Amino acid sequence: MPPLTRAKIVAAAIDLIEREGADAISMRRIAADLGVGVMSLYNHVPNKATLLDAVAETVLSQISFTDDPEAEWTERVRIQARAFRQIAHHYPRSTMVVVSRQLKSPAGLFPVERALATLREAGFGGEDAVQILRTFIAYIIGSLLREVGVTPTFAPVHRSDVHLPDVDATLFPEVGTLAPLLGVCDHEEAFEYGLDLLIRAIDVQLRDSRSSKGESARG
Amino acid sequence: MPPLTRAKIVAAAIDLIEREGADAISMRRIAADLGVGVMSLYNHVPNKATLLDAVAETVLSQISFTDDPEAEWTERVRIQARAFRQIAHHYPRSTMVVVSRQLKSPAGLFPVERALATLREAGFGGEDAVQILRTFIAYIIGSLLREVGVTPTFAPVHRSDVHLPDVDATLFPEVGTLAPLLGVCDHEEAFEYGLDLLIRAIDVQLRDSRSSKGESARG
DNA sequence: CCAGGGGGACGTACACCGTACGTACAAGGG
DNA sequence: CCCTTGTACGTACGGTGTACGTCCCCCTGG
Repeated sequence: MPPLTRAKIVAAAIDLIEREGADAISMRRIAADLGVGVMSLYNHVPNKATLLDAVAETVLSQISFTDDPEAEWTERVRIQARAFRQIAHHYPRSTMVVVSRQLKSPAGLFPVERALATLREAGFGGEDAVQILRTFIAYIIGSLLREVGVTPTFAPVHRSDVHLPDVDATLFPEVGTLAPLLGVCDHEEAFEYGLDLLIRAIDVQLRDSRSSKGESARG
Repeated sequence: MPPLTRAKIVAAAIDLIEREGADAISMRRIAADLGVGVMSLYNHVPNKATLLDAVAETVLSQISFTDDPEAEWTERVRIQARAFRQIAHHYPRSTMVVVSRQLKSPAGLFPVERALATLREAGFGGEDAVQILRTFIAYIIGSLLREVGVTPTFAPVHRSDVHLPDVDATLFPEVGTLAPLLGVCDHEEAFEYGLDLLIRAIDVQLRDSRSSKGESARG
């Protein structure tokens, strides 16, 4: 019999989540999928919670960051942000477990280091860099949840053509008018829209801070 | 014996969630808190899932939107966004269940209608209004999750002074340098930072679109 | 006033969950 | 050789959601 491994268990867990959803996951199911006794899992994993932590870490560590030091800094943060969105594509059902548990392993620190470095190199102060990073993280997480379909988008993510039209047009005139737009959502387009908004915002903020510095230096 | 009510059950559920966390919730606990048999609950609620839906709807419907039609539109969207952040304050533990299930009741449509109306009045086109709304929702949801402490903030939300300092300063120079900033997080400040960023961004976008329209009209 | 019926409260029962505990067996060191 | 160590495993306990059957109270028709 091939030996059981923590990695195999985590892989089976991810596989199960992607096949049947995060709710369907249980130690018994994982063991059954591996053709193994339930309690054998506990020789490699202390409990279910840390197994899910491992799932989150594994998924997160598989996102690929390609950084081009030659590129404009705005483009670099854009690329880094997009990298996170990959999660929702490669592991849609697992995204929720990634998001729903704060992990403490250094796996999550690499992206942070990279993002902060990019922002500092662009010229942002430490405080701004941290706040901007938090803003982007919040936006990305929220977008991930929308894409996975778990978030109250207020515009149902799927097959909404049945639900939207039946709203009272006198109570909700805007919703009624914009129903065709609310009913469909190209996640890529939506993500890029907000991402571009944020990037342009910090771009002008950087220019403003530079020019005000220049003024005070001149004054 | 006072009659059991759906509203009482929902209230007890919210109370339990806030006292002991979303994981601790179970039909048996709720029944016990109400001094009632477990199965009595099912006379008023079809199952646990729809009970949690009702919890989400109740919490969401309690956020108070105060809209001042006299105010600048930028201030109005700011206030509407802040209203959502109230959830994390009034019902911190329940926020996760609100976020984690997309609700279909009209309770969630009122804020959407209000937001879209504000944006349309400001001068945005329908498509932009919808995309902007989605961007703000994503940001707000992400911020909510950070505030509740469930999100991988990459900067642990609580008592991080133990964890942050022990990162390898040569591997993570930026994280090491900015550790004091990453270690603490004033959620209000962080939320306002990103919110201001987004609002300024859509403000300049609106001006740009207006001036380009003016140009094309002139040209 | 009484009979009947309907609805709510309840207890039991089942399938499933996470996991603590005790056992059996294979591999390596004295 | 024995003995230790580590892994696989079965059993068992307390928990979960909920389907089902029973009981009782109250409300209505006669």
